[in-house]
Amino acid sequence: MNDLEKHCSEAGLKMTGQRRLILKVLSKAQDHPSVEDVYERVKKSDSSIGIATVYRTLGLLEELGLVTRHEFQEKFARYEINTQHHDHLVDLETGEVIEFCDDKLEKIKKKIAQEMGYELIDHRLELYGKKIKKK
Amino acid sequence: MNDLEKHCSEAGLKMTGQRRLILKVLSKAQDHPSVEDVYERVKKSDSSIGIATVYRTLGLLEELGLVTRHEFQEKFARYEINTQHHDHLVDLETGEVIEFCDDKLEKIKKKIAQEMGYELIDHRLELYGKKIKKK
DNA sequence: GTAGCTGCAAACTCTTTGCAACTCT
DNA sequence: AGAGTTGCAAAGAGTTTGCAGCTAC
Repeated sequence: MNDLEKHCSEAGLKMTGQRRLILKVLSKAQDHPSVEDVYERVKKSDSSIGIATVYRTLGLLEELGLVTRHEFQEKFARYEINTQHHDHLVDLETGEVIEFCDDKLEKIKKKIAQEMGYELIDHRLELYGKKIKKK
Repeated sequence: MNDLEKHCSEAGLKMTGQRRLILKVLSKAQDHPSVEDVYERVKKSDSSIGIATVYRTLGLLEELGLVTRHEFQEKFARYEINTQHHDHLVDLETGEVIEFCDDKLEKIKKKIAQEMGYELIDHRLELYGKKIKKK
């Protein structure tokens, strides 16, 4: 039983085959898959899984803080396994999502919140850009 | 005819009563109203307006760059009239949205995008926090 | 054994669209 | 007059839920 599975188990979730598969798909994912993406990938190993199970499981994983739900200006959700905090740059031409992290940025965010009298609980920064073509 | 109306008119939109009312509601709004909010407010002056008209008009206004559509981790859209760029802090306890702007932050965003080889077209930063209680 | 989990289908929410009637310009 | 706009109702997308059967513990 791997770390993710252990975490779920300890939180009181039963480790069913479907959940194991969903966790596996998520931890293997190099992108930020949508619910539909996760569903399609899991179906390769278990063609009888229902999409409702995927929705329910992703919801539970988010509650446990194991994954983060994004909505990059789309009308559907994307998920990613939580690692360390990072922000996202979205390539407007390809839809590709690139992760980055900048310390200075993190500090400024925290400071701004504090100056406004708030404790920063969460935050998200998304940059949208086009690749600069080199000649 | 006010500035907003003029802008629409020049873009080829017919200035109907419904559109005038929607623009009025938006420019008066101190918050970031949802489509439903706009609909309800407009209905006070024109009870026969359809919500499809509100959706269509907000869509057009966004295309014209007059308003910005947000989705603050909710499953519906909110709109605001475009003024100068600013970011948002969302009060997790009340749902209140506070606008702010920080020059240093803007510069860092641009720089980060460039360093990754991107021209920054758009970006959005949302801070989520809780009010710090003073004793 | 039983509380929790599953797939299915139906329901729900937010948004978009086809259409005939209407209205700005 | 004519293209654009409207309200309505129906359709669409994404997501959630009720339920009867199934499964991990």
